[in-house]
Amino acid sequence: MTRQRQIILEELRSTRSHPTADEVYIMVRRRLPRISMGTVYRNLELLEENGVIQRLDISGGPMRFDGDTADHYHIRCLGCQEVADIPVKPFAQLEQSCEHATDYQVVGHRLEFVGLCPRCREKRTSGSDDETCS
Amino acid sequence: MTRQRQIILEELRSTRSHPTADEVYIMVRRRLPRISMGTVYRNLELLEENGVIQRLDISGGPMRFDGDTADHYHIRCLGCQEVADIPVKPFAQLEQSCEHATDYQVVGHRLEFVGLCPRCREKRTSGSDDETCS
DNA sequence: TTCTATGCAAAGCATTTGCAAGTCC
DNA sequence: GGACTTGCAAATGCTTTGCATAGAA
Repeated sequence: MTRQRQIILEELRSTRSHPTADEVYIMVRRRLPRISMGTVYRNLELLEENGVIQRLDISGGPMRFDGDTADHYHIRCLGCQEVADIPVKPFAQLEQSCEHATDYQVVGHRLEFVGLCPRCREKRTSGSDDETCS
Repeated sequence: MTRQRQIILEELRSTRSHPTADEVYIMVRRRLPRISMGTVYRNLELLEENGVIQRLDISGGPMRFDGDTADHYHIRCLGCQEVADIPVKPFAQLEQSCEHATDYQVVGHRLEFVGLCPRCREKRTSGSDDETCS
């Protein structure tokens, strides 16, 4: 456990924002100004392989990382692209429904929701239709 | 509707394999040897915008394309990475469960299954454990 | 010491874009 | 003719990798 790895982990655990590798890099650089992107990527990969963090393959953008390794769903805001947790227990029965419908052996599933966060919804209602959430 | 666009669409509709842009390029090049990747990407994007085809953001790989625009789920084989359709009607109630658990306005969801196709399952059972499905 | 990790820079892969020439109505 | 499209090549964005040096066990 090097200093770099330690700080990457601390920063990741200090936020609930599901940052991208680049955002982790920016956060960590405040404390380690000479760290490189390569080190960030290598450590994020290593931490994920060891089950310490989670890598989130959210659609329509770069990989995101989550210090919370519990299995949970996410929702992505169409306006600001922010990713939030959904406090709902994963639906195990989905995999059974799937298994009945195919000849595959189902071993997992990925469920991601898309929607509008309260702030972006407000902007859409009050502002013009094509306005994009910042 | 140019010749290129027509042939891209025909090739996409002729297969159930959910090809990547590169695979579409290879298929189309058999009939139009001078077509470029740029043209393939531009037409796939255009066809998707017009609702003629579907773009699939399957985790852990490049974008895939589907000539079937009906809303349906997919399963990805862990062994050979093949993507297959799941003949199951989308679960609309998932979005309600999600909406009750957050302050987001939910407008959609993406559900993807992961598993082993019959061929890869057979290989894993009979062969060595770390053998990769081809 | 011996193995592993780092910083830097370059490479890799999927995708997008600028542009001059070609095609379609 | 005028708008759109193509092929080509270069650029982009995200991620991985090679390598010599530096740090950890």
